[in-house]
Amino acid sequence: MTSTADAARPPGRPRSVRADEAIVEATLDLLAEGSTIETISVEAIAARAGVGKATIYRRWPGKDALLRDALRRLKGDPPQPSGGSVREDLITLVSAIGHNVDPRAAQIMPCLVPEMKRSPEQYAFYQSIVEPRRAAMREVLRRGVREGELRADIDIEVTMAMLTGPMLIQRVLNWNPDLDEATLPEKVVDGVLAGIRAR
Amino acid sequence: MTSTADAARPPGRPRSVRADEAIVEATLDLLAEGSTIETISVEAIAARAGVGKATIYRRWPGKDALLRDALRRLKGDPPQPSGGSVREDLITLVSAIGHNVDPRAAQIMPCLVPEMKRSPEQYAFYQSIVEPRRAAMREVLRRGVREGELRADIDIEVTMAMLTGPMLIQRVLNWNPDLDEATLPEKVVDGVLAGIRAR
DNA sequence: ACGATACGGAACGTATCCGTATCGATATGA
DNA sequence: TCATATCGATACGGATACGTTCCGTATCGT
Repeated sequence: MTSTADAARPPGRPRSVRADEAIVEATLDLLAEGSTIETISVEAIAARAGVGKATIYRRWPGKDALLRDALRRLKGDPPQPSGGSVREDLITLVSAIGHNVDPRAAQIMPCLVPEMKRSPEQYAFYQSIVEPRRAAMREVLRRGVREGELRADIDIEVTMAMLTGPMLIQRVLNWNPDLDEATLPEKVVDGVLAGIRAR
Repeated sequence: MTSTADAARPPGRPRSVRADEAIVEATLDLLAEGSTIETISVEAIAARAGVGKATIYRRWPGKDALLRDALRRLKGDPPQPSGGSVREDLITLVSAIGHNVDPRAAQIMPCLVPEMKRSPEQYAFYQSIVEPRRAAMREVLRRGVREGELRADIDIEVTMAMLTGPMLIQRVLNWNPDLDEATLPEKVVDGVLAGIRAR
């Protein structure tokens, strides 16, 4: 028993960690540059990574498995609200929408939209990214209600959609070319807080 | 002069109107069933339409032109607000978001999202569909301000995003599985009208 | 040093698609 | 009747991608 646990290291040359990294990075780069999940090719990935195709097929059984693993890398931690006023926390959370840690995510996420519609796994993947962020926002809203800063009769889930939707369609769909993304979070939060009805 | 205008009918067998229709319908069907713009094939379209490939190439110079024409069919007229109260009109408009005349549009539109990000033509196509609907909502909001039902200091464009965003992310992205799409329009409109701040 | 395994690179066979060409059959006008 | 152009079907060449399999080389444990 020379090794800790049963990590019997197999003989021969160990697999290059550098190749592992390069393959995944190349995949994400290509996706961010405009390839879609269906048009991206293993050959392009290999070429971009400076790696032989065989090296890829030694690690993954096929393109789908590789893409699944690569996309999993994009999942960052949900942002932590500072815990100041409810308004400040909401602005923090809303600003983070579609503004991921990995800048490539902003380009890649829209590519997953069509996929989601038909693949339950892709939808589950999407939800696994979105849910933690929803949870953070939900907590801030509940705190606001608890401390009396927000009304008690609001629908939390609908309110989250009201805060998230505008940012998401603007950042993902470029919905309205005339909107300024930089100031949108603050305007949306204040808009939702105040309402638009005359009084 | 036997013909009205200069419609000199060419000799030979006239083109089948039935084939015209079948080709476009087959294209939209395939897109709605999961094909993306890039993976759909002329051969699949021809097979589905019960048509020879040559029949397609006799009408369109290539796949792109066919897709453009087919997608243009999905563009319905923007909904006409009834002209009642601002609240009622907004609910009408918000309910119509992502709720197109052709039910296939709901499946097809998300497919265009990735395309939009890189193709200026696709983005222009998307805007040509969205802008009339935005214009209708803008008009309702301006009317509300004019008639004193809405505050005069609201940002019209941001308000439109607040009304549109929640419906769009729910209908297109299935953003939150717990939200009820049927009642969402009314809740969003009332939420935006009233605001959530305690007072 | 030696065996074992990985490496990058290249080629291969299969499959699919595009756009074009060709076929016999069919429908229209002269 | 006859020329003409379309019909659906099929085949083709060129291109691309997949997944596999071979090189010759590099790097590990023993």
